[in-house]
Amino acid sequence: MKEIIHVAIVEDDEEIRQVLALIIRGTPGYFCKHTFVDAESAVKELPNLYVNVVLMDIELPGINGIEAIKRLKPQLPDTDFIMLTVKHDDKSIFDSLCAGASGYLLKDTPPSDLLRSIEEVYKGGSPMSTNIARKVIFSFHQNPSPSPLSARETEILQLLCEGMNYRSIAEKLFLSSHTVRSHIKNIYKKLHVHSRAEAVKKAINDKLL
Amino acid sequence: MKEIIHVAIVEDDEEIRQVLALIIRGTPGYFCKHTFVDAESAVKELPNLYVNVVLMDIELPGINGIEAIKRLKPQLPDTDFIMLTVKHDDKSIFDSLCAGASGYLLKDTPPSDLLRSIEEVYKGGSPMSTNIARKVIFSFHQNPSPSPLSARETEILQLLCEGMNYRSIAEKLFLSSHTVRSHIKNIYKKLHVHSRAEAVKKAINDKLL
DNA sequence: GGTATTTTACCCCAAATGCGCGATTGATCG
DNA sequence: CGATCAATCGCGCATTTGGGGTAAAATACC
Repeated sequence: MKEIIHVAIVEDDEEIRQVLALIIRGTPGYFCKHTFVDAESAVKELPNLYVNVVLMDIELPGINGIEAIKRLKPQLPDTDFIMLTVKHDDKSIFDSLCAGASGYLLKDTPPSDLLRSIEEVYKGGSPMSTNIARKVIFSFHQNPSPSPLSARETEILQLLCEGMNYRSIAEKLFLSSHTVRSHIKNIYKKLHVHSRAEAVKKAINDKLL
Repeated sequence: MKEIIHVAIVEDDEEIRQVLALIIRGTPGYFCKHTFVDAESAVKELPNLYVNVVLMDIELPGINGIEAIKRLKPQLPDTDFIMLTVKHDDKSIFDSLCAGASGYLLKDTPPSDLLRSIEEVYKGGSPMSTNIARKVIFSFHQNPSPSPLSARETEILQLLCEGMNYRSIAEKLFLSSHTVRSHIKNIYKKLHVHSRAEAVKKAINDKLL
């Protein structure tokens, strides 16, 4: 049996909103009772409604779609949000995903794909426009930025990141604490930092951990 | 005009390899000259061949597919690797992506989808099985783990992560260094850490930055 | 075989850090 | 109105850290 998917739309452009609603309402298996012209009203009302999938624009008057998801998702963990926007800059994409969006489509997505995406997200998938998917995947690729550190130094940096002090590291590696200090001094030099805090930050952000 | 996509296969199972090759060879626009039964031979020979897309199994005799990509990708930045595997655990997925894979398909992917995915990745997309996409997207969702820190403490933690010391922070925020110390002591208590290094690590890993 | 680089080790010292203990002011809350 | 908590400021002290050197082995590299 095929359940009906309840869809809501948050979109300020009158025409787009109407068209989207028409497409969804005109397709068997889909249901679109609620549409919103801004994030405020959506944030206020959605928690009281039963909706499976929300199509969310980003650029909205007042608070934007990303902020709206940030507020709604914690209250509606079982509702899936699909961004439907013209924005395809990295910040919009990753901020949306971090906020809790489960999909990201560009507004040039043809209606058939849109409907398929709604079904897909409802079934536990994560529809994305191809270019978006590539950006997401690429964010994982760690450029092999050749570490300037030697194996031993890397090892010690790891322990440094664990919050260990000279003495603990020395004991763990069966070294003199003097040696550990030497290594750490070299690490600082090579990473151009002057404290544990900076070293830890650089270690985590840049590379190996 | 439609270019021909050169595909290579790395797969130890005789039958699967043959079937994949047949599918690709039997489709106009696709070309499959090279197949490999293990990662070693692929790592050795691929750099000397012209290949657009590589279908890579993970479980292979000797070194695995993830390790193979790690070694090949730096030499072949313009070649796209698609994982084609039965493994769908988080570690396999994320390790693959980090190693440089541009797509991730499960072996139950039907031939038509596989062919489409090859074309998609060649055109700059990132094909993924729906469940895989969801896991990838979910990895971005930051649980709103309510920060136990006050606004001021958060502010100071930020500066701490920049590598600033008490005095610098104090000057920047027009505070007494004693005050800064107090805040930091509270931060440590709340985060259950005992040093800057641990605090920085927790701050970056857990949440706000 | 000679030259880096890595790894090991040590010294001195000023500054920074972590910790314990206390205190005042506001704001928030029940 | 009392209680709690955040934010501010303070002191003392033992320990850790970072920066300045130096140098001998071991290893790698050419």
